[in-house]
Amino acid sequence: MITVAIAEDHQALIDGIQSYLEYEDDITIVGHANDGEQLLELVEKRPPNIVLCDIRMPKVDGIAAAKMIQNKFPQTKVVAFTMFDQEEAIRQMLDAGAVGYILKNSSLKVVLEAIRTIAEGKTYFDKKIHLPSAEKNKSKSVLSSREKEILVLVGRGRTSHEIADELFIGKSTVDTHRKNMIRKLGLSGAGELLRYALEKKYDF
Amino acid sequence: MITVAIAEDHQALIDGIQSYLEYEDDITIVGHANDGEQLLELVEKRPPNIVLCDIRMPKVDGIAAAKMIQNKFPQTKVVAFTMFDQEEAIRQMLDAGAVGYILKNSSLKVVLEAIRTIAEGKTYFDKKIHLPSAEKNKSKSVLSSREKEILVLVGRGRTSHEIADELFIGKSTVDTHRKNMIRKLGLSGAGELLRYALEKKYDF
DNA sequence: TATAAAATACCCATGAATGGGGATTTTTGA
DNA sequence: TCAAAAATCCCCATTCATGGGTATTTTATA
Repeated sequence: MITVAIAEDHQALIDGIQSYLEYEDDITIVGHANDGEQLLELVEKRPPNIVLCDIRMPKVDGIAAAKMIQNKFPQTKVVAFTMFDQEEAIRQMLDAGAVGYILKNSSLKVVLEAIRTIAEGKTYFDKKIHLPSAEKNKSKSVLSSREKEILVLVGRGRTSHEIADELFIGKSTVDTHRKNMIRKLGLSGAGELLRYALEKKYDF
Repeated sequence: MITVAIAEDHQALIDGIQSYLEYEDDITIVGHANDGEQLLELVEKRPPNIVLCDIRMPKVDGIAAAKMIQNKFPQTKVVAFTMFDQEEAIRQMLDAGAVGYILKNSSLKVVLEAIRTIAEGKTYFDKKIHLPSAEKNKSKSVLSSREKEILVLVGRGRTSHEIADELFIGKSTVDTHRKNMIRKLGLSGAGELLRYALEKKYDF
């Protein structure tokens, strides 16, 4: 018997999956969560064999949740179940410990197949995704972690002065980070960094 | 027999709904579409009693599709089935001719109930939504159509000068529109109009 | 027809971001 | 250990948006 938990903020989709898997003799849905926090509580209380996990969820996102599950419950396998097909999204979920990746625009037949494959100890990747190559798996983002940190604050509309105050650094340091990001990202012109920050959020 | 079509870009959700409704004797899913264009073709070929229709879809969005269906096939009832719970989204779908509105974070039981209620000639609204009041139904957006036009261009990163050239008006006219929008929207500070333009896209 | 809103346009000043350049210190990884 | 990257910080200049104000003409609607 394969026990499965589902983390997905759309209850309609959870109901649909449950309905679809209802008569599968080897699979039981043991719980579902509408946000990342609930998921962690659910897994803590009763670790399932497999977690089907969205990425964009309230409270704790799928990437963070997968990391925590991997750390505390290595026997529980996380499968990403998401609309995001970008390599970076895939990479981040894999880095977080996911052993599978399925797109929501695939049929539920794919979900069923994934569950069974992963229960055998294998990995499962939706044929529609482009798996990041192994070498690239080692590469880092073009932006440094400090830059990313500042980019988030830029996206929130903070001025350089406000960011400087918040991070206990000089305003000119913030401006330099901005300049470096603009150069690395090949942007140019007023507001383009802000636009990038906003459009790339969850765009991986 | 109630015939139902589903327009939803996530195939997994379509499969789930089909599975859920599979054994309902009075309901038949007669087709599904992964984008607004497909939906219109499907309805043209075989007008169902009810269309379950997402808002954010590729090619033709749910609002536009609902309008077209209402015009050509007034017997076919459109039900919004979406994550958007904002009044403006609801208003636009209602204006487009929808007779129902269901949130994806509700259970599929709600979908079933809605289908049956609407098939009887009534309307159905998810208890979780806040229905726009009738008076407000007449009111317009706080921004004028010209302002909205300029806001779209702001969101694309155009400078006031570029917008002026594009619309054959003076740069100072564009700046005045910017100023008026900022005032009307109660914004303040650098980049806030751009942030608004980007964050409000599909935020209704 | 009269009024209000919308569209058009301008002046001026300031703040913030961007874009050119420079530099030193600290951290990381081969 | 050493070299490169990252983090820190600065100077200067320009552009662009915002924010204060003004005004006239056109359009829409009661």
